[in-house]
Amino acid sequence: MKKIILVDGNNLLFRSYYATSYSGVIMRNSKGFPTNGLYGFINMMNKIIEEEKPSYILVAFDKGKTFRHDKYDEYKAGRKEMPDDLRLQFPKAKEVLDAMGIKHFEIDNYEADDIIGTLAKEVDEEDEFIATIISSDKDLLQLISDEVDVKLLKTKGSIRFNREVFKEFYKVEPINMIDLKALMGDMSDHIPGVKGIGEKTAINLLEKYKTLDNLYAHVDELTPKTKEKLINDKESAYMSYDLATIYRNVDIPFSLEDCKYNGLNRAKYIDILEELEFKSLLKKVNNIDISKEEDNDIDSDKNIEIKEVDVKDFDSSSEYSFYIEMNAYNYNESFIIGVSFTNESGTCFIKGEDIINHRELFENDSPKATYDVKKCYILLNKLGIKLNNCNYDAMIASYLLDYKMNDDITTLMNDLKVEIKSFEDTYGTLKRRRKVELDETIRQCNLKSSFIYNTKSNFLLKIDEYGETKLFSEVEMPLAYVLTDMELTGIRVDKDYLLKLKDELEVKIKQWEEDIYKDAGCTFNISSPKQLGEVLFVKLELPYPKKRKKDDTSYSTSRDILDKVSPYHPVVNKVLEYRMLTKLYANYVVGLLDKIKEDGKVHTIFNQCLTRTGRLSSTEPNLQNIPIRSDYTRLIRKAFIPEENSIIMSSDYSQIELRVFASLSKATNLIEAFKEDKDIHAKTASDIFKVDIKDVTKDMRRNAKAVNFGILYGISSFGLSEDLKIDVGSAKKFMDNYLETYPGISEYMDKEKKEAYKNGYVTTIMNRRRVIDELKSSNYMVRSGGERMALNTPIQGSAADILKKAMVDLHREMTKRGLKSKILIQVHDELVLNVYKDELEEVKELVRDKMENVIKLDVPLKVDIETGNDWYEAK
DNA sequence: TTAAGCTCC
DNA sequence: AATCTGGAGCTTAAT
Repeated sequence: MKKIILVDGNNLLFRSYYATSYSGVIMRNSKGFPTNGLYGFINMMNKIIEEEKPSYILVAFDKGKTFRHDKYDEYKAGRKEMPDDLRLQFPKAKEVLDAMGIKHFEIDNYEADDIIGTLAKEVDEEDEFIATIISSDKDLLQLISDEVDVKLLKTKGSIRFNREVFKEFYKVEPINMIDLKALMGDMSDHIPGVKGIGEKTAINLLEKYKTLDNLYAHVDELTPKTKEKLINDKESAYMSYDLATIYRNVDIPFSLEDCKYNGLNRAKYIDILEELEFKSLLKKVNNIDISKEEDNDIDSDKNIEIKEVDVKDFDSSSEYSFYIEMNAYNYNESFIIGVSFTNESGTCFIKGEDIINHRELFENDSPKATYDVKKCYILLNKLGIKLNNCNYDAMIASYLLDYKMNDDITTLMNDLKVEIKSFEDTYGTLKRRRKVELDETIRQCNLKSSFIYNTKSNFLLKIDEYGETKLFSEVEMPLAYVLTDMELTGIRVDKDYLLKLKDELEVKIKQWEEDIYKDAGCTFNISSPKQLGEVLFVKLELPYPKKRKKDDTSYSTSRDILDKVSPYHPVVNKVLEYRMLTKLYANYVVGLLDKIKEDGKVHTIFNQCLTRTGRLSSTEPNLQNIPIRSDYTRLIRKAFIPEENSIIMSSDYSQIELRVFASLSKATNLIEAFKEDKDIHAKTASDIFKVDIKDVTKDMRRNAKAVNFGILYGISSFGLSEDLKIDVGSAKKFMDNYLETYPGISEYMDKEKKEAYKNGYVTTIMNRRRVIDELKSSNYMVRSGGERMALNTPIQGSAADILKKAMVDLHREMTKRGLKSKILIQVHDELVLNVYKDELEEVKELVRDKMENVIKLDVPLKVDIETGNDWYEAK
């Protein structure tokens, strides 16, 4: 049996072009010729050759502007014109294929689909060949048969579809892909389909009725809604059917046999790579030349050699890495699948159930390295094991190096060119776990552990080079333990109080609901922005206060829009009230109740390595967005209560970002203002409006406050005018006035931006680094967004550094003194603690001392400390 | 799964 | 010509 690979060339080049030009920047060679699409294209072709080892291969391209479906030309014309930068790369792609010895073909008036379809048909009809089609276009799945399968390219990896796989996905025969598309449409291909029918519905319908014709023949059996949709769009459905059907009778002037793959012409290939200046690809060609033989069989994990040893032969007296493979991170529902350990003595693996017999490997004094140390602390803690002297976390390290990473180590490994399947690809999703052979688990776990061990010294070197060694060793690493303690401690929640609030809210919501229906004169789903928009702006004819984009049929019903139209109808404010109550109900009452564990507490998860600025984030539940601003919603804070004999203490930095900004910008007037320790917004108002601080009106203070915040975020005069509801001219005057009053700020901002452009990144006071690729964009919007990040990140990030360090200092001292009181929550500039009454004065003083003296700035740091019998009172 | 909307600093 | 404030998480509707 001969196998032929049929590649959708247009699709491949398109994908690689758009995959690498999202930021608006296009890779070019030194002559300015665009090369970004070609780079991915060539890599992809090489990969195909390597993986499929084809003896026959053909790449098909589109040709000509006329399409076979003349009567639907206007639809096809709706497709965007190809950018010049992309079009230019097509001829080169064909040259590359010639050099690689790969046949390619195009013919007037047909698309690549049609050519592939025709050849696939040929394969079906003769006996010698089988075929694999390669594309990311699902449309081609209709060509699947017993002799033809499709390798569907995804953003990450690919799926190989044969008849069985297809049926599993779509419940119908491959040929019915056409019927499917006729119903669900395809936005990317300008196939309209039937409005209101998506993939799910389409599959359901076809599972029963198989074809479009048969479906319409039985349209009366359907639910009225579906029936209506189908009848309304019948014409569109049949047109879509035609559009989705691949033409399979192109005149092709060669045979399958003519597509023989002959291997590349090295000289020609190298010539082109040199012209395009693809250095890494050139290197590969040359390397293959030298080390082809021995390199072949350790392909997938070529960067890492693993020497497997038995656990009893593992030398635990010197430093080592370990990696724990576990199923999940929920407080209750997690378990360990297995652990690998690595150092010079080799790599060993132990199964989850054997861990307790090897607890020594976690508890001894040897320095240890892992990935996501907080997770390890918590999981091991559940087994009664105390992880000791783990002073290196590759997750934190890669976070500080601003690598592409997340909580799954495989993201980082893949990014550093180690091939490994993601956790989900191997073990499935939380809902749908997949059985994995122990051998596979061991292999992957070993690889991960080895990766941590092998990269450690390089990561640390780089961290040092970035000046982040202190941040790493003295802030982030110890902080991971502080966060562990906080998560394990949890915070008590008054369940009865929440249940009472729940009942109360249910009644109130019902009342508002009825009231709103009465006002509106109809019932509808108030929570549906779409329906609400219809009611307000169509039925009640309220004036829509915003310009509407062309062919935009929807109305925004966001807060600011509703505020603007509230004078026109009493129902508007009721809707806002309703929203507030349902939000409180769903998100903070029911949502919180769901998260209370058997111990009567919620145990949030703090993500230490997520935000681009260095802040923490909090999930399950998010305790960093508990309401406070409105009098009613903040009552939710009464549900957060202390332990016995304790009180809740809240300590928050006063104006930390503005203080950091004053210090970073060295704006002397602003620094003075803070040194005088006055109400900073009032002081600012007095400075810009040149009146005595006693004579500052509420309005002046509000304006000054808005400017102060605007400065931190990089707001424009347009944004400020929106915020203050004044015209752009006055807003600009405010800003100018501000910048004049505080000399140094303008210069600081200019300098900061210039540095960011020069370096490609910005840093905080502790040298935390954020790379800002947006600055390289040719798109004005994206670029100015980058500038705002460049201005804001040092401020937000430095403030984050400061509180993180304070947490470490405070926690260390509390532990040292053996205090029972605990830090519970961090909210960016605030710490919430459970403080035992007999420790109140001591803790209060300690908190103030550690927070205010954590670092020396040009302005003093100041905290406000409040206490109470719940979180509401402590504010 | 995504978009809209709302919560926080 | 269009846009216009940095950083997060969660729920609902709708597909």
